[in-house]
Amino acid sequence: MNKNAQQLLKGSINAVILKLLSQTERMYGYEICQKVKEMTHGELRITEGALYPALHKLEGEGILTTQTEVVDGRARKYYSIANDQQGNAVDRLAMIQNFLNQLQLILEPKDLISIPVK
Amino acid sequence: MNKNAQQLLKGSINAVILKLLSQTERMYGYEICQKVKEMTHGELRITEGALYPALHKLEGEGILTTQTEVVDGRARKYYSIANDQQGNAVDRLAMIQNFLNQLQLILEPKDLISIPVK
DNA sequence: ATTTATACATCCAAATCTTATGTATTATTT
DNA sequence: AAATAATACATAAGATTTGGATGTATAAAT
Repeated sequence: MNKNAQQLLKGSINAVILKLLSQTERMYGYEICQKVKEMTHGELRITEGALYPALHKLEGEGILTTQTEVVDGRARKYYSIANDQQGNAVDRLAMIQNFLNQLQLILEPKDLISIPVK
Repeated sequence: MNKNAQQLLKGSINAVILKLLSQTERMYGYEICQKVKEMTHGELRITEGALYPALHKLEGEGILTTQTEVVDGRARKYYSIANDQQGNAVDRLAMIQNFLNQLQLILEPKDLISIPVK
């Protein structure tokens, strides 16, 4: 993986967290790291030094709630979107996606036809 | 413009600069600001406090060269991609675009069919 | 005459990221 | 059996980046 791609991740970690949690109910930190690696075939990596502070911040803001469990002798901290924050999370995501679309407008000025998967 | 979209710009200013200069030969700072506003219908803004340091840095790295001219009594500093750095700039851009595509893979997992504009 | 637009630039504070480091348990390899 | 890798959390230091404020200066518009 190249370094610059990593650098670029700035600002988008929250988007990734919210997106994944909006479709998976609950996940733990390590799981999020792995999922991102897997989904991007290893081309994108969220470092733990960036992820955990981001998770803690979202928790502190009340967007995420946590449940800690012990699985196979190891502690796991599951994060999920707080019940009363679903709408909030959706709004944040929409905002971020809009931003990325605007950016694409500049970087890749093609006609993009999106066909929803079912 | 909402605040969060601004925040997200982190890391992508260089991409915007390189992209615009790769297709316009030369531009000056203020022009870049206006162009971005225009292309995104006012939804994305590059602030001068972010743009000028970024331009200076790219110049310092030898990626960009400048010519200063006085137009209508006002100084203008034109930036262009250095002749021997065209390839470099293309590589940087490709890297950034790849990153964004990976991010889209997570954020908007749709089938995207791109049809180049002619 | 005053405000807005053009055009440059810098500084500071806040936010974010990378890298490194640390703890601890379980699984795998040697 | 011992060492390494994987799992899973977390924090701290330092670097980079950005937003917002501020500043200079000229031309155009009100």
